[in-house]
Amino acid sequence: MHNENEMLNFIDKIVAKEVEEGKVSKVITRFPPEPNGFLHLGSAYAINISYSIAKKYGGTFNLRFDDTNPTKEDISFVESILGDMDWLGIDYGSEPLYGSDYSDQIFDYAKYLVLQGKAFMCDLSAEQMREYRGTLTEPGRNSPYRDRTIEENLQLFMDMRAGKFNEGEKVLRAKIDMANPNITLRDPVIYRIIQAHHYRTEDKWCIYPMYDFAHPIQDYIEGVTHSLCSNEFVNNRALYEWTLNNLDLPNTLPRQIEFGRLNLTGVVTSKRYLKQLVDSGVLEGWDDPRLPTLQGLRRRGYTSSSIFAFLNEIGVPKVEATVDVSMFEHALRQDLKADSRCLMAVLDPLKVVITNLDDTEYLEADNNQENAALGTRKIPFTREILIDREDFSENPPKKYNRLVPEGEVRLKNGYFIRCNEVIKDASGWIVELHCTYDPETKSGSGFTGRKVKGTIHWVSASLGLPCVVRLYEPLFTSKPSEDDLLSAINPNSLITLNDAVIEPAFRDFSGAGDTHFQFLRQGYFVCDNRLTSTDRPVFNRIVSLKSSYKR
RNA sequence: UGGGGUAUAGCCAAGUUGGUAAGGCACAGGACUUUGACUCCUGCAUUCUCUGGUUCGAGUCCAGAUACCCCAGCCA
Repeated sequence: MHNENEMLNFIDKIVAKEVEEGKVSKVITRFPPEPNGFLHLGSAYAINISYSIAKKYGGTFNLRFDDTNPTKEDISFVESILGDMDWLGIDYGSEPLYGSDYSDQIFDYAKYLVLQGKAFMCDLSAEQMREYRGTLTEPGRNSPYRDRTIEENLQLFMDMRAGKFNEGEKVLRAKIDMANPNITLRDPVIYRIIQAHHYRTEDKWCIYPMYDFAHPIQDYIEGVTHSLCSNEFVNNRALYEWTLNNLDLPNTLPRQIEFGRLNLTGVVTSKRYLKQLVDSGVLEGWDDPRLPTLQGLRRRGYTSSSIFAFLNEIGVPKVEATVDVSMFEHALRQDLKADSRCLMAVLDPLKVVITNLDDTEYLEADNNQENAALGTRKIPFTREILIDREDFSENPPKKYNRLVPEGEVRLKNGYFIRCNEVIKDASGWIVELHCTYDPETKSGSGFTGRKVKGTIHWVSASLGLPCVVRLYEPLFTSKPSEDDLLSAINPNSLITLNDAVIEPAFRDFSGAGDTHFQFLRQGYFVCDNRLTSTDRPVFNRIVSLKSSYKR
């Protein structure tokens, strides 16, 4: 592992230099989600970039809801986002901030622009404006309303603010340059009329600032020094700076720096796609464990610490990067292995009768071989036990280290057992195995008499707890496109095993608050807090264990 | 010849004022093993999108070319 000082990402380098040169004294960054959707992995990525910079330089990090469009935003999203921030463990000061709280100031700045002759009221319809805007290769044309007097513009703007016009009838535009090759600068709209109830300002306003105008002002008001956002805003930077530079602001201006988007192989994070998926009903909602929403990841059992470990490992790209999910899975295993208790659970049970055992014996087992602090537990060894069907084979392939007819394996934490008889039903289906155990070979006894090819996990048939285990695979079998999003869905993205059984010690750990476990030889699992009932736990597989076994 | 951004292994990603390609993931071998896990070894770019040039020496400098991404919402 590298240490942070060696792995300065490009943004860190810029900030380090500015701090060193004394250009900024206190670093302030921010995360400005629009409360119109749920946070997802990409959000965590953006949060981490700004948050870690602020933390590293002893600065502060603001959470600011960018709520300048009442038609899309809702209080339920701010609540959900607040919950996610909490889960991530992000310190954003005592209170979240709201862009809408600066409405008066933003309005005043717009008025200032009008007074300076740098903004004008335009009557062009949206469609006309598009025509006047030009194209990527052709310059635009000036609006016929561009030369209104300052007085007229001011009057009209006040009238607009007073609600004298209908939606779409008029807008306030910055007067910049219709021929600028950067379309963002072609007299952009900075205020428009929206007759809608705002969840915070309620009905105080009927006009709302556009992102490009509001954002730099919001940053400035908060004293943000580094406004970090994704690459899609590079073109907007020119307008961000134009706005700041034309407002005659006394204090240090914030600087916008863009970073590349994060993609994960097989994972879709765009809001539109996620909505389409959830609306289709093929998932269980926004917190479906297959979704990269923070709620989904949490339910899936992903820990926030593993998310940050992963995020810090991939760095900050300048261009869009597609990281292999295996890197994320690696971070997950690393994070989970040290403090998860390791239990035994059988997913696809095959009954085994230990013919020479009559009395139940309680065996002792480490909860985590590498972390003695996690203690030990007792495991009941009974006459009838359950093993996983795939741990027995009548026609074993080469290098099969499990149970075979007349073969011997060790029961983890128990004894060697030998398979003497395979019982089948009329159709040839294996119903149960008859085995004998060797008392000499007890776990921890130091028995060295003979070797066994492998060790398998097992659970008492009579004392094990029935449970449901949900296995997950990538949501998509192929890279989904916009129109065949649903057809690309992996039919095996969720496999539910209803006959699984887990050792009884689970109850004690669960009762003590444990949620994440390793199921020996199988992977890491989390107790699903939505589906688990008092009489039957439901587990989600977080991630499987690595395996060098090749079938 | 719209403008802008970016190019280092299968995937991320370091690479100081030019000095002879870090690290991680994945993968492949091997050691260890009462989890086919973990851990530990070993291997994995004669080459940095390409082509020229400058230089004793270029991933780093210069010139040209190519590829990919972003922008034409009164969304953010």
